[in-house]
Order: sequence, then C-alpha cells, then structure tokens
Amino acid sequence: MRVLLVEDEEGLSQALVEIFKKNRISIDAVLDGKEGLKYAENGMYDVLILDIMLPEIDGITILKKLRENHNNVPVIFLTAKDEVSDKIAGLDAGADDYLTKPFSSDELLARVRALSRRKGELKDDSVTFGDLTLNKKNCELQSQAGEAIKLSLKEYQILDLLFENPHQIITKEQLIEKIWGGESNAEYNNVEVYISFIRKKIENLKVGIRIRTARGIGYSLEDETR
Amino acid sequence: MRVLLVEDEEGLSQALVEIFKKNRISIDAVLDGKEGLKYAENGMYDVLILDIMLPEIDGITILKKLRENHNNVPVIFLTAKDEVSDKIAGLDAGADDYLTKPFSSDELLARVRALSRRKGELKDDSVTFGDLTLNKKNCELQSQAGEAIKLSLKEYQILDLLFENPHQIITKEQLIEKIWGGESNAEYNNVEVYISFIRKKIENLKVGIRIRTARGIGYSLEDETR
DNA sequence: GTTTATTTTTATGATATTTTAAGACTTTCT
DNA sequence: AGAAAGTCTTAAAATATCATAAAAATAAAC
Repeated sequence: MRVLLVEDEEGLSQALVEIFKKNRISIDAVLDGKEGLKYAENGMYDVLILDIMLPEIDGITILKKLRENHNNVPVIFLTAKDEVSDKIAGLDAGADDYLTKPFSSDELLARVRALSRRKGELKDDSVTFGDLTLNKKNCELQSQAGEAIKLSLKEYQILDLLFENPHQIITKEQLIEKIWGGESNAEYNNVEVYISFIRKKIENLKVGIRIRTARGIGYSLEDETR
Repeated sequence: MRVLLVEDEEGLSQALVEIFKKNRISIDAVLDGKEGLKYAENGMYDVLILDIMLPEIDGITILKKLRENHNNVPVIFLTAKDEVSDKIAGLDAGADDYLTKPFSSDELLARVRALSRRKGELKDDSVTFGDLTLNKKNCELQSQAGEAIKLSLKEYQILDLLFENPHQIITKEQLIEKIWGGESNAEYNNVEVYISFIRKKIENLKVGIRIRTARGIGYSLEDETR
C-alpha cells in the first residue's frame, strides 16, 4: 500500500512518516498543497492524508480538483480542533474520513487500513510485472515458475518503487530521497551498487524482466524486448 | 454461517434477508437495538450487521456492550452518508468494517464472507505449520513425533502471530503492538530475546521449521529449506 | 514467606547489510 | 580515434542490527 501525506507541520509529518514506515506502509510526504496535488495526480497512491490548512493550495481544493478529474482515491482529512466548518466543507467535497488534531498515530493507521480495505484493495500484498512478482509480505521476488529469492530491506524498497511505477524512469535522486531519506548523504554510487545487486538476483530467476538504465537520469522496470 | 442483521428500515431489511437466503447464508433480522443486543448476546452469530441509527439502543452502544463482555464477534456497520462521525465512533468501538448507504448487496455479501473467513480461521484450537503444531488450549508446541514443550504466555502469543501468518514477515512493531500493547515501553530487544527463547524450544523438537529473521524488518515462520 | 517460573534489563560477541572505494567498462561528444 | 563523463562490478571495510547469555526484577505458585 502506498500513502501520500500532505502536511505542512514538519515535525508531525516526519513523525508520521516514521510510524508508517515501521508498519511497512510506503509513504511519501510533501509540505505544501501545490506539491501535494502534483504528487496525487500521479495516481499511484492508495490513500491520501491531507491537512486542510496548507500553503499554496488548501486540502479541500486539492480534493475537489482530484474529484473533478474522476480520481476516486480515498482521502482522510486532518483538521485543527476549531475548524469545524472546514470539516463540513471537506465532507461535501468527497472526503472519506477526517481526524481532528491532536490524534493518535494508531488511530490514523487504523483508518488508513480500514479505508484501503474498504476500497477493495485487499489484494495489494504483492505486485506483478510480467512474470516477476514482488511479494510485499515477505520481501521476496518470485518468478512465474515458482522460484523465489529473498531481498534485503533496501533491495526491496528500491524494487517496490520500480514495480509501483513500471515503464517509468525513477531518478537516482528520487531513489535516494525516498529510500535513504532527505538528510542522508548517500551518493549515486550507492544506488548503482544496489541496482547491480538486484539485477543479479533477477537474472537468477531467469525471467524476461530487466531494469533499464536511463543514462544521466535513472532506472526503469521494463520487459526484455524494450 | 449465521448472520444477525439489526436494521430498522423494514424495506431494506427484508431485501437483505432475501438476498442472504438466496446465497444460502442463514440470517436473522431484528428491527430495533434492544432486540438486537439481546440476540447478539446469545453468541451464536458469525457476523453482525448493525445499523448505527436505531430505535431503543444505537448500533455503537450495542457493539460497545458486546466488547465489554469480551464478545469478539465481527461487526459491520451500516451508516448513512452524512454520519461520518459515527463511522469514526464505530471504528473506535471496535467494528471490523463499515459500509455507507447506499451500498450494493454484493458488496455487503463479500464483506460478510471475508470477515467470517478471517475470524473463522482463528476459531481452531490449534494451528499447524509443517510438522509443528501450536496448541492454543494449553500453550504447547508439539512435533509430529509427539514431543511437546510448554510455552510461557508471551512465547505463545508471539508464536501464535507467526503461525497465523506463516511465510509473512511480522515486524517488531507489530509484535510489540499486539503483545505488549501500544502504550507499553517494550523495546525491540524484548522481542529479540523472546525469539531466542522460542528458537531454542523449537530446536529441541527437531522439526524442519524455523523462524527466519528479516533484518531491519521482523521475523517470519518458514520451513527449513528456505 | 520462600521457592519457582516468567519477564525485563543489561551487556557482549556475532553477522548480514550497507557503505566505501577503486578499477573496468560503456556511452557520448569532439 | 581519443577524451570525458557516466555507469557497473567487486571486494573490503564499516556499521547497524541481531543473538545469546546471564543477571535482575517481577509475578505466580506453593
């Protein structure tokens, strides 16, 4: 499952990212509404968590724009205690749930899970691309033939990102940002090393899938014909 | 399977009864909360479907009373679209799912089945994985050969989680959350120590089952070949 | 109240993962 | 072709995470 958090209080945002990651839910966090809308429009998220008061574009506007484009991703609003009228506006705009600050992280987690369950997303414990399947429950790569290889945490995280966005180039910057974290001083070479590890493992499974190098940009998941 | 429906809109209630019967699911329907609670307390249902707005006693109160008496029957709430705060209260009270009116009967059926399946698996008093059996009645581990070892409470609880989700990584977070409880200050090392205890016991039984560690993530129950 | 079992804490050694670094290889450009 | 920039691969070094033992604290049983 993939979650987008749009929240401008940096402390809160970071804390939530930590918690979600510990519970093995992929989460991206952005700090203002404009970014939030951009990310959300990608359409790769299973649940959005939107603060209502945001710089640039407020949460309700984000939701309205998404719904205008028939994007039905489930949305949870975060609101300050005294913004009751906002809540109502949020519901009218088509939110699925809201939470009043302060709230417990467990509660948010429960809501996110409930929502993704409700939307029939029961089966997102693995992603398949061609004859390769990434099993999220046990961090394994499996071939159609049934062979499986264990992945280390970072290998898994990198592959997860590629599987969730097949045929799309993921830049090294993005990989470092999402997997190593913003304040890490990881270098491109770190990514390259891991891509090398992963390629070796994929090779062992003898499937027609590969990680393509986009020189000067990044990597993408492709079938071998490309 | 036996379902209890507590719903005061007579038309809806009758329609649902029809549909469930057609799908060969036994269903009892009552029209107010007081009756609902009385029936539910019998404890003979596999799933409850509760409307929230009800005469006499509302759905959330019913659920709360049941849970107070350690009745863990799975519950699905039905809510009108504008009762969002009710949804939330429902989740807090320990509902397993909720559905917003209007909903498709197929969806409700699917949820009911999913829930009863999920809970039904828990009903057994022992779980077996490979040639290891975890006996829930007396907290014992047994090998196929008939050897048995007693487990302490925590050892048992940890193993139970692993047995219920074999081949799936359970994070240390999850273990602490479920076994020590959210507000406990147990550390990862507590989990690690118990895993060590458990491994030693499993070893004594000489079976081909092991607890695999997924570094940086958690543990999973596997057979030795993996 | 003493003994026994269970749970928690502390500490140290072991190990898989991750990082670093350096040379080989590829592609791109002039 | 030759140079330059970018990428791949490997092995080793570094590190964070984990395993285990043993002691201390707590709870349960007698």
